[in-house]
Amino acid sequence: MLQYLYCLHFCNRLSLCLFFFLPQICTQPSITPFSGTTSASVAPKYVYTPLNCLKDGTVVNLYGIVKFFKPPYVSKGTDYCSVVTLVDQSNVKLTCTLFNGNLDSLPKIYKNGDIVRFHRVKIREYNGQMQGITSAGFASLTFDGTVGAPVVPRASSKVYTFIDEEQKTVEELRIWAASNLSVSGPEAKLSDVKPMMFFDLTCQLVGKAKVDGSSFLLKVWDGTKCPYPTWKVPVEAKELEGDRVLLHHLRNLTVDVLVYDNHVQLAKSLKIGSFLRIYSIHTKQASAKNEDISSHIEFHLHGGTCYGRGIGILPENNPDVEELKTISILPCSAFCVVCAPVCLSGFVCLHDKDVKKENNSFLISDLESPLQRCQQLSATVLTDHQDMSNTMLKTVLNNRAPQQYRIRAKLRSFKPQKLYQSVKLHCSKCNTLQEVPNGDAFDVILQGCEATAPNPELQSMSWYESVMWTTQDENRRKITIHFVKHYEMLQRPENTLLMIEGGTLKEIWKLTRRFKCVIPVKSKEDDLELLDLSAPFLLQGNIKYYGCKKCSTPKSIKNLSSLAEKREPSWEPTEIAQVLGIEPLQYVFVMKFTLVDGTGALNAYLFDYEKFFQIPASEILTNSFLQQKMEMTMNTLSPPGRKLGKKSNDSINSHVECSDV
DNA sequence: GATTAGGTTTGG
Repeated sequence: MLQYLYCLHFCNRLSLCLFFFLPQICTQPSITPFSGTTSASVAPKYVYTPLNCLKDGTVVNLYGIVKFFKPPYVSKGTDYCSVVTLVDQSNVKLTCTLFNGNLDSLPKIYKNGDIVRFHRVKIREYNGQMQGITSAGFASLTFDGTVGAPVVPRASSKVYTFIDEEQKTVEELRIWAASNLSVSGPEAKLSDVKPMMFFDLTCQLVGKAKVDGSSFLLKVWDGTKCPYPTWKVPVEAKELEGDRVLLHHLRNLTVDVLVYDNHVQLAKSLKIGSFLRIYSIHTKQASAKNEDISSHIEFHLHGGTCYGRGIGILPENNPDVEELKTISILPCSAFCVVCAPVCLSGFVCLHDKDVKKENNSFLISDLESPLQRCQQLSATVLTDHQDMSNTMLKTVLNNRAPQQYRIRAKLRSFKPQKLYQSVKLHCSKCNTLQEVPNGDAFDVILQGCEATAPNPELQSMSWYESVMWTTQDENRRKITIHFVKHYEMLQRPENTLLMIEGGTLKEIWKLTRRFKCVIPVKSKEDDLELLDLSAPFLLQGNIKYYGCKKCSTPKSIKNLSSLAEKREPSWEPTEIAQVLGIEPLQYVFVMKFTLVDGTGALNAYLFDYEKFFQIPASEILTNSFLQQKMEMTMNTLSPPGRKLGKKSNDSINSHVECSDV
């Protein structure tokens, strides 16, 4: 529980009242932090030793900036090993050699410049220099070293203490590092590689294959294209793991990285689709033995761990991963590559779709199940329909439907002009479309709930643990949070589903930043229940999930416990909807395009969940970056001089709902 | 219960 409340605290201090509430909870003796003593009121005050004051044979606690590190690798003994060199304001360096049999217990360092807090490091003298080494109970926290970034620890243990004062320590180290250290790493994108270099690559794993006993192949991609021809490592087809369709689509974008020796074991264990940082990859120009064969670039991760050579697994919420995901779904190339600037060949080429004739109009629908995002990479997809020749609109109009065409036309106009109006909610059961409720409507429903007092008898049941408090402002609101447990234990916040009673819109959004799922509920006599279905039944990340009022038959909230009992609850919105008896509504783009090519005018209706703009419709209302992308796409498609009226008023940016909360 | 590695690249 303590951990949860700290997390709430990290989540930008949910509210002052919750902040004040924190010490009260900490005094409950049953909740004992592993690293602390019996209660937070007498929490141990950890003392941190500056790096210039270390003495041989002592065990100390340290703070430092990562100057160098080797991501955890399999040692020749029984453990994983990670070597980390720290520096602090004293400008003294300390190299620590850390061992643990459990990968997760080593610091989660992703780049130089990260800030770490080590507890219980043993100091020894080695070769005339101080050296740090793991001692019993070693624990670490790692923080992003970027000035101004949220101070959110990546912990190596489930329970830890982190007090307000320490946030300041982290911020001070960040500021000191910013002006005193240059930690620019050798990062590069595939689009920037040169024939002879060592660099760190942040990428996604698309395929992998055994090559021989001492080497292993990773097929990776980082959303950009290497400007040189790259080598393809020959492997037996049966050894290649990964989605065949995806591997084929991305065949000109993925690069083959051959990893050797000590890296093979880790490489084998990597999951397809995971995000990686491969440290100190070596690019090598293949010697052109035969002049007929143009030389290509090879990517090697040599054996050994010099210069931090190795492979790190990045979590989905890593900022560089977030960036990678965004870059990878840039839509523009789909429209520009083949027939820029205003040709719509991408329009038809991008999807295999049914074209139905209705009153001289064509419905362009995309009702396939959503594909993995990386599968939507645009540039390669266009090649798939090159066997189809273009058809004039006159011919399309005169022919019977349904038929598939590839057309080349200008976009004369489109509706709606206010792009945010193109986002609707669709029920696939009753096939109705409805407007996305705005945030105010949700707020009104939440305010309506304030009158319903939380029922004390519904607190802390077998499958959830509850905390309740009263706000300190004049409203004296009662807020209750029910944390759903997993095997009678609380999970990490990022995996936790919680239910909230009495929170405001703002408080709920803040919780969604830190916790996996938030379900607004209210107390009934003998059970908690969902709010009116005009409100979202679930919030996850930036997305509000709504249910169809007509097709849903809400079931008891207790059914959530069946999902919590799964080995690893995934908390998929569709599963949650199912157990709660909700028919989920899907976000969809609905637009009308009028296309002309000199032989006729054709209305084409777009009905698309995410493929056309390569943007999920569910994310567009809360992500200003994606909104800009969508606008750029429409600007590309729409002829110059006929753009969307006055930009700031008409554009989708005017409909930012909660991205800044 | 000790050991692992102890920063500094390039081969396949």
